[in-house]
Amino acid sequence: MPNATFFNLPEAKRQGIIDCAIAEFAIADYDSASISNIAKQAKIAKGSFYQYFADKKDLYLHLIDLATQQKIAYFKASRPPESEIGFFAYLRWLFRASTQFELIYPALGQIVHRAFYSDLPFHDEVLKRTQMASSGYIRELVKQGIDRGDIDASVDVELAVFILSTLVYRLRDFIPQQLDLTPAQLAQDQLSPDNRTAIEQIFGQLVRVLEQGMGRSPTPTPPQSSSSQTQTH
Amino acid sequence: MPNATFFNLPEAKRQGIIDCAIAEFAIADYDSASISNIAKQAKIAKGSFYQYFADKKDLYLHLIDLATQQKIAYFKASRPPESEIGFFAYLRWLFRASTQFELIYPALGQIVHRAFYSDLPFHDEVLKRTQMASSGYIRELVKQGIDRGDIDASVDVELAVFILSTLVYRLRDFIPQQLDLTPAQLAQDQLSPDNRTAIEQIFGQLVRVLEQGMGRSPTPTPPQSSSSQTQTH
DNA sequence: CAGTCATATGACCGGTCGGTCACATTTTGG
DNA sequence: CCAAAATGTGACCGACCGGTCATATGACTG
Repeated sequence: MPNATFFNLPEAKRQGIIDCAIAEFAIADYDSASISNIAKQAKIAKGSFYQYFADKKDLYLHLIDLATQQKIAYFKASRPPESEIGFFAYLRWLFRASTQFELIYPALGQIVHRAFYSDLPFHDEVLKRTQMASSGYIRELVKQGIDRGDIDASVDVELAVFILSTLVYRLRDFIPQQLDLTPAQLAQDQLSPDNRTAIEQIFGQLVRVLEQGMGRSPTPTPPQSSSSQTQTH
Repeated sequence: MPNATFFNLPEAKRQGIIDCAIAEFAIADYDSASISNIAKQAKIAKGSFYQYFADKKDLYLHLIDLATQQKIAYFKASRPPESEIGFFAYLRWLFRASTQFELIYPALGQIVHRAFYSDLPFHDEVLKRTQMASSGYIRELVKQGIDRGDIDASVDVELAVFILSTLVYRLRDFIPQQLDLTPAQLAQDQLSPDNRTAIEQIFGQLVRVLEQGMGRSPTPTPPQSSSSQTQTH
């Protein structure tokens, strides 16, 4: 955790440092990110930086905390629908909110992504701080969905969590690619109505595929799909 | 491309250098990976390294090439089923072969992954060398699947490619997690029969979800799913 | 044997890194 | 108003980086 001195800093200065740090860790992984560069960009002396933060790791973990806090806050502010609306409608909201967050705060998304999928010396420590917030959240949703009968009970919870959390996260890459925009453009510009509807169509199709794939099927038991007979190599 | 000198090296020495390089680029991103360390691990002088490779980028692009070649070779050697078998059965083979590759050569997988999802100075150059081999391959499969009527024609090709290539890749993380093994253990040990069947069940469930979700549905048109009505925020 | 040429080597270069510290400056409060 | 405490600063440290190069070593040719 940053020093008390840091939190007593004028709001603008403190936020400036954090912004520069976020930008740096978004474009470089933990080892490559440069404290010297952060200090230069934030227009503070390097010595000052080390009066706020014990070391590089201290700053990094603080950024991870900030990112998860910010994501949770954003989700709460996005007015999640009542869970009575049903699992897949809720899921659609989740896709939308998550994508919006990733587009508004692409750097935070990038940092969290890197925290998950690259090998830090203290990888475990980071996972503890972020795990609950993402896949744990989706896991609860899935369990509810099964209890309510929205999701077919034969679907393994962990598999469903895997599919959903993977897709939720990867929309961040897919949507800019489909809209022929760089993520940066998408983040800055206001979305044109055309793009908005295009994005909604993606959400719609994705939810439809998932609902057909995992939803409680009207026909009671199609026990074995035509192609899932075990085939060893 | 490495120098001719490099290719004239004794097989063992050349492969040793490549192995060390792969290990290094697997645990560190492009900037952090250290040529000095590769030379040290491979027990050659740094000067020798620079007689084989023009620079760091030269080595890196060579590794990318090797990785894609190796993956293609592995797939061909895995005896792909006839495409007449149907899209989803083929998909199951693809899941299996891809997961096996990732578990046998985790470092190569890691390097390619990083090439895709982190920001190199020459990101475009890398994508050109790998694009065809992964999502391009899946895209062709999807198109065939639609033509044959295995996949519902209302499913957007790019969305299907997105879903499939994302899941194919992420199985690499999901399966070790489900089996409570580290990827390293999974890569080294022979799989127990229990684990084998567990993995096959994962493939089976995954294919089933996808087949129900994207497959040509027996009912002609369920035009609007219960939850996909557009809901703006 | 000598001479030539490809290859191997590690000291060395300029630069950047994370982190420190003696000192300058500002803020505090009695 | 001044001393003491808090905060700001950038030169400096040892380590390591990618890359170079003069030189050493060995292998081929005549």
